[in-house]
Amino acid sequence: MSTVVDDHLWSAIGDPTRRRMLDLLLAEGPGTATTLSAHLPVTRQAVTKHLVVLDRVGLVRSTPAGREKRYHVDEAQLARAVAQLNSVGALWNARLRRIKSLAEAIQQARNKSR
Amino acid sequence: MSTVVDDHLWSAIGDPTRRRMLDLLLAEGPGTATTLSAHLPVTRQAVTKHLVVLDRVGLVRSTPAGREKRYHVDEAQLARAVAQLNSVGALWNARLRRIKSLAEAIQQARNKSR
DNA sequence: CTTGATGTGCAACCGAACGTTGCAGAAGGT
DNA sequence: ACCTTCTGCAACGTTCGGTTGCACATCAAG
Repeated sequence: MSTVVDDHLWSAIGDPTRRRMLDLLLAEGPGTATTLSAHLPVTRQAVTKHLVVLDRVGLVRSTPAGREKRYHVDEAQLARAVAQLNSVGALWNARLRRIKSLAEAIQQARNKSR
Repeated sequence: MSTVVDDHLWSAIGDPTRRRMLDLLLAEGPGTATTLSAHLPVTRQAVTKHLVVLDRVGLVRSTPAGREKRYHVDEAQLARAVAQLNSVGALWNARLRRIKSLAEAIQQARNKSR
C-alpha cells in the first residue's frame, strides 16, 4: 500500500512562494503576475515563472483579459493536492502510532520480567 | 490569520527522495546512507546529502554504531511536520468550501431573477 | 494620433539545490 | 596483513528560484 503521490503536484506546493501565491489567489480571488507580486517579497518575473509551474501541474489556469493575464485556482486540482497532503499525513501518523505502541509493548515486557 | 508554517520543515519533506527516505526509515526501522540508497534510485552520496538536510531540520537523528552511522526518524518532529500538512490542508479546504458556497449563492440569486 | 503609463514576455546572469563520479580513509572479517 | 565494506570529501554538471534589463503590447489622455 505505498503512498500514491504525484511528485510534480507535491513539489509544486513544496515551494513557499508558490504556496503563498495559492493562498493569495484563494483569499483575494483571481489575479495577475503583477498584482500577486505586489503582495510577495519577489519580483513579477519570479512570480511569472512560478505561475508557469503551477499551470503546468494544473493547480492554476489563466484567462487573457485585455492586456493582462488573469490567473485563478483550479479548485478540483487543489482539492486533489489537499487529498495527497492528508493521505501522506495519515500514513505517517499511522506509522508513528504503530512505533509508539511497539515501544510500549516492549516496556510492558520489561516490567513483567523485572 | 496567515498559516504558521516552518518553511524549512516543509521544504525538507517537499523533496520526493527525502519523503521516500522517511517512509523507508519508518517502515524498516533505522538505517544508514548505504542501506537507504539500496532502496532508492539515487547514489549513496545523494542520500548522505539528504540526510544532512533532514538532520538540520530535526526530522532525523544519527547514532554512530561501529563503522557505520545509523539514522532514525525523530518522531516528535515528524509529528509536527504532519500537523503542518494537516493545518495547510484544512485551511485550503475551508477556502475551497467558502468559494463553492459563494458560487451556489450566486446560482440561487440567478434562479430567483429568472 | 501621439504620448505616456502600465502590463506582459524574453534573455542573460547568479547562487543554491540535487545529482553524479572519483578517490581517500577508517573499521570489520578472514 | 589483506581484502572487503562503509564513510567522507571534492569536483563537476544541471535544474531551480531569483534578479536585472530591455523590447513589445495595450489602455487612457492630451
